[in-house]
Amino acid sequence: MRIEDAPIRIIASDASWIDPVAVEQLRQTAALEGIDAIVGLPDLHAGRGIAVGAAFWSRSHVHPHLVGSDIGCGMALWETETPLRKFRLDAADRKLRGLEEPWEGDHAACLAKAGLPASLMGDALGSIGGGNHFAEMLCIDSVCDDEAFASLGLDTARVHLMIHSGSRGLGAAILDEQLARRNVSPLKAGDDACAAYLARHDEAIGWAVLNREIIARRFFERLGMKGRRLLDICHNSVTADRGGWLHRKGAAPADHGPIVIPGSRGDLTYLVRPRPEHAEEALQSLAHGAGRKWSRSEARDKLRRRFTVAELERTRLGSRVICEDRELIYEEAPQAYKDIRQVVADLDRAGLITIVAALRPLITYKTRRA
DNA sequence: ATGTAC
Repeated sequence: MRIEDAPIRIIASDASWIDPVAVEQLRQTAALEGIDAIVGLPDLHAGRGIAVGAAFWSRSHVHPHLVGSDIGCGMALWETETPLRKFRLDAADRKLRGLEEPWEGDHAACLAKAGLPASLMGDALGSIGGGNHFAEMLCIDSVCDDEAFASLGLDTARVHLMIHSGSRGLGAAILDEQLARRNVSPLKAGDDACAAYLARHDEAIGWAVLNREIIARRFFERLGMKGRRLLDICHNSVTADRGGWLHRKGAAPADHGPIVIPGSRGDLTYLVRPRPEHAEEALQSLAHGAGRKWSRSEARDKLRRRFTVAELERTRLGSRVICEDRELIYEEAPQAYKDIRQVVADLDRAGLITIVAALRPLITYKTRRA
């Protein structure tokens, strides 16, 4: 008996370029045991074996490697009390440093308060990490839905803070344990081994949420600011869904209230409200960002010839990028990413979102460490 | 992605 592969739906208009490598990766995962439905979002791009920007639903199994190593990675947004007219870019640039270095605070107390075991201690709590992670100050560029904006209690004059970070070494260790024990073979829902993984997974989620909270606190301390958290969403996770298990690999949830869909570091970020009507067709998932257009090595090769580091430290929107790692600033340049407008337009056209507002970057912090 | 493997 041949068991049919899971159906794959890709939500993207003809105007959106989707890497055939990423589509082939989805086909490979469609043939895995117990995978029943797959959705690719418009930011779909090739990953290391598993496509990023996708959701995988199974009625019977949990696949830790579909979640990946950065369990709990996500985006959080704060509204600060600071009006844009009082925000000084040069001063912020001078004061922001050290967010990639270990946090000197009371890790054990923070973990306990978050209901997490002290055994999850590690130097990384409160630090941004590498890759595409960042902390960014933004202002409101435009409001697209006045009613939705007002209902969130937002103020167009205020500066906002967005954090993209995850569970650092913790999530990686949890996936490594699984791979060492049973390679990529799936866990059968209900088995003790599955419950054990899910318990570890949930701890990594909690750790990642706490990590973003502490990074924001450190950021605010540096700048003498205060803020309230508006949202925190994970785009790498596996959760119980419609009697089965929903794996999100670089996919934002459509069932956790408003979300942010960030562009590249030189582009707008969109605050959107998920629409429930067609959410199930997209496995309750949305794009988590612009998505890569070029691989890291392609970006380095192409952009080193065209731009100096100094040029990439200023963006076309007038914002600044603090990234003293000169390899990373090329890898993460806006040119290496797809057009966020197209990604958001595709979700809008599919009836999956209402665009609430666009946010414009002021300063993006990645690392001071060369 | 990563208290990274080469």
